Amino acid sequence: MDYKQIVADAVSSVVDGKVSTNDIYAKIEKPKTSANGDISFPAFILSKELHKSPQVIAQEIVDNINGESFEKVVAAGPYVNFFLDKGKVSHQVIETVLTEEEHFGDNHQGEDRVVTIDMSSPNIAKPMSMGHLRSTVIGNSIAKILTKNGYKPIKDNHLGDWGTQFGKLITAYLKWGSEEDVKRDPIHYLVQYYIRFHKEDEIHPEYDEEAREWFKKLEDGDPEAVHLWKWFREVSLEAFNQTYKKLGVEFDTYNGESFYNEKLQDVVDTLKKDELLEKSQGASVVDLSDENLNPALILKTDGASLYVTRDIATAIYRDETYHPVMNLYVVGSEQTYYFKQLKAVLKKMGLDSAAGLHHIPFGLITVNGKKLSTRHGNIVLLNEVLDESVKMAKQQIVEKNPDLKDKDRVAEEVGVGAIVFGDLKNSRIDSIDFNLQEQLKFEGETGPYVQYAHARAQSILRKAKSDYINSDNYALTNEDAWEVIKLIQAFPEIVKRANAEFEPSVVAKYSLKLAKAFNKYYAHTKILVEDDELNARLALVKSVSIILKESLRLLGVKAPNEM
RNA sequence: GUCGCAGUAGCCCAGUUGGAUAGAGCAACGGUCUUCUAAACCGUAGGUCGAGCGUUCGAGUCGCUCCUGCGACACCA
Repeated sequence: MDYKQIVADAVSSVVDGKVSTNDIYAKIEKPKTSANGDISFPAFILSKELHKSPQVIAQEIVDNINGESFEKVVAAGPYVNFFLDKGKVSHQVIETVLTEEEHFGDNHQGEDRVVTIDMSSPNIAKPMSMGHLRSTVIGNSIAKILTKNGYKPIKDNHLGDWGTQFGKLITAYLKWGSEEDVKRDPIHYLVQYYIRFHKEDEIHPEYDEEAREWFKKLEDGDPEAVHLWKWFREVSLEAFNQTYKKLGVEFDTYNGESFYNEKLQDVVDTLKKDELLEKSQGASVVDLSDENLNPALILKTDGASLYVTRDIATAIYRDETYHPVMNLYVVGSEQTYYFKQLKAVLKKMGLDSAAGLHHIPFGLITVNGKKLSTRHGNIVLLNEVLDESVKMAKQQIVEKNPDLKDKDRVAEEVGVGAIVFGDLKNSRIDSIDFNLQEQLKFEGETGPYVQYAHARAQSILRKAKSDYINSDNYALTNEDAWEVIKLIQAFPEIVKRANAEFEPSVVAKYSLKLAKAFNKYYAHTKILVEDDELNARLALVKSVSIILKESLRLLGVKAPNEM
């Protein structure tokens, strides 16, 4: 039921067609405070057309309106404020949610079209840091939001499993490595070797030469090089998968850079054939001056390929394999310019994916204002943060709910939920100066706050004796309940907006608002009282619980029934 | 230097396509658990929305100029 449309029609009939219903509809807004009604119409825009002051017009609308759909309609200066019929609307909203359950808010805008999402993309032999968390959880949430909007997302973990760093790693391993150590704690030791390499090559520049040779061997299929590379890749993936399991994230494909390696020559050939490639300072570039961009470097002076080449191969492969309507890259904002170049090159090549390419940037994570760097050992390990948070959650559970069964599972859901929610709560583009203490807070605007509201709702439902599903009247008029109802009613719009903006924070912010409104209602109204409205109250609690759980699901956060 | 992003309460952030007195959370102070989980609720205090012009009936929101911070600017990804 579109109440804005009802208002637009009502206003339109009063102004006698001098302003179109669509124009009126577009101007209708939601007042910031409920004191000003549920929907309001600013009469300013009619002022010119009708040659009257907005105050007079507002009063005329009130005098002539057909107010049967509303509790009341009042003029407040230049505004006309509409108060909806709370009982009628609450009944209708709750009934819809209880019927559709977790599918409330689903839409078919995507028409089953495929969207590829390039996300997470950790580098082999390097630990996942908080930076990878962002790409992973943002991509994961966007995938869920896309699905709710009728799209078919394909989550592709574009692993960093190729490149000159493997020459360095092999060199370092052969110099200082130990097989047992790597088997015991692969990432930890591989990183140690990598860091040591970068320390020592400052004194021993010849190490760089060795590394180059090993990478060359790897490219040429030398058995020892390939064996080590495969091994590093395998143990790294195992370690990554443990983290992904904790986060509850799964991928459709793991086509890393090595996967596209053999397709690079085709890319270069195609570029040559299309006469897009030109020499510049010894390197091969695609000129993009007509797009007002710097040239894209395709091949280095020594003829070696670069990441653009691989990304072009990736785009071609995805076009051919999935025919996606959109091609998303969840990658840090520092690469914005690069993605403009990539898009421009794809466009010149006439590839389908050019139009649908969207870079989904997110802000940089720093520690004490400094950029993270594996090389310099300046990293915040994702696993450690998650473990710490789970530990903290466990502690709180032991304190606050000692009788809870399944403490460890719930601690996992709450602890991980806090970190994931904390990352998704703010606009993607905001940069974050990481602070562990800040991340481990479970009070106020946090994931656990929303989870807690859901758990309390569940708790009430467990204790309820009556069978509210049989109720045919969900009318509520209580003010606190009304705020909750209005938020529930807004959920489908939230789902659409989050999708249009590729912005999980829209859902996170919404879930906080709903949880807050519900907590307020819960604090002031006793639900389990035997009276005429009991069924309606329980139905509302059930609806809230459904929407909170669904909101958290869209963010990739679990909603335990008890905590 | 050029381009991009950002600047809202002590801190961290909301603020839909311009609309009514700029809102939360944290931190501070005070109150609420024999009653549906106090990870909660209620209250107090806290602001020249970076600065200045402009467009408009109306600007945190749009335009221009400037200031500050971060990022990017070909042989890393």
